[in-house]
Amino acid sequence: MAYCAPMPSHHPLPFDPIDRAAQLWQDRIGPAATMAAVTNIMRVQQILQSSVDAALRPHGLTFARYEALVLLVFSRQGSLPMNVMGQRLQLHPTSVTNIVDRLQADHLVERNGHPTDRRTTVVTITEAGRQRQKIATGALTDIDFGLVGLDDAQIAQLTALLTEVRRAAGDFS
Amino acid sequence: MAYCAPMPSHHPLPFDPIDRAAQLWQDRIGPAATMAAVTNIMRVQQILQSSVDAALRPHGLTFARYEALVLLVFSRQGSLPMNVMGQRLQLHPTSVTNIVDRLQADHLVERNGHPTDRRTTVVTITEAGRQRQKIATGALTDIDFGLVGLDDAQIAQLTALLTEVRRAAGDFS
DNA sequence: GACAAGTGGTTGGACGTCCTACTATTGGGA
DNA sequence: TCCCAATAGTAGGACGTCCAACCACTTGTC
Repeated sequence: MAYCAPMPSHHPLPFDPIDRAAQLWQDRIGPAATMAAVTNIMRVQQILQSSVDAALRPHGLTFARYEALVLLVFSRQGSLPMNVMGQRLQLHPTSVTNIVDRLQADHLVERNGHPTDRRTTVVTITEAGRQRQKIATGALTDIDFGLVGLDDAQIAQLTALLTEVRRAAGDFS
Repeated sequence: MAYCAPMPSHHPLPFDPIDRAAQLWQDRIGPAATMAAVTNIMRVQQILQSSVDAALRPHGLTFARYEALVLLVFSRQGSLPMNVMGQRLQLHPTSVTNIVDRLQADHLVERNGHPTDRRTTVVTITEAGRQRQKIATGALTDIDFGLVGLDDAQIAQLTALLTEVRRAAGDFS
């Protein structure tokens, strides 16, 4: 299926607003390279989030919920404790609660008690959840996850740079 | 001032969860490079947002509001119509309304009517707004905008890659 | 065994983003 | 001139994220 890139709803500017801001920053404040990189990450994330969510909306999912489904599909039993989900997805416990609430309301996952630790809640994906994940994965691969304009080598380069940032930030060890 | 990297509140994993997911994806679904890159962008954006917002919180700002202040400081008259702010910051009109509401509540900006077009609202930064922006800029440069682990060349490389994505997505022309 | 500290999860509130829908104003064309 | 499409901004709602606070349960220590 041909993928129509997510043109911004409001007419694009004839210049790069981030680059423009970086030039002004350089003139008035100082070195702008870091600021420009951070702003770029913020903006690209927003673009990707928008593209991905648009592709998932017809299937009643968001990227956050989709990630949770994938995590469960990849787990051995199709089930994980909520705190483990939070660690893997790098989410605050309240975000996990929020996401699981909505997945459960759509009957894509179930909540069950942990057999030995009564504090823990175990989330299990349902058959409907597995099917929904499969369909959503197709929708996302069709649009290349919204990531356009880079070849394979550049994508690998991007991943390497960002992984280094996460490592330096203590995301994992 | 020494900057303490934003260690995740929940103990870091001994492995990279994104890389782990990418391996499983490769085994079960197919090529995982794009998925890994997109997930990396999402996660790094989240880390940066957290670091930046933490640095700005003592000054009563968020990154979104800070960006709006910078945009106004860089403008000739210290004032811009709301729709122009939306174009430059790549924000939905409702987001601009939200941000300007809060900046105005803090007396950092003012709303005024446009002299000739009675539909448009012109936002003007106040003297307090200019001072606040200066202080906040110091707080952000102190922590390098939360971007850690890359040297100057890598930062430039990252910016180039992300700019290409934005160009391909039609963010500007 | 009892108590203190730590862990797992939820609730309520704040924030930023987007969408849909709406009002007010402008400007172009019949 | 008048109508209608386009534009500027706002209101209300949904979603995801975080924080602070809280309760239930577990674990370690005395």
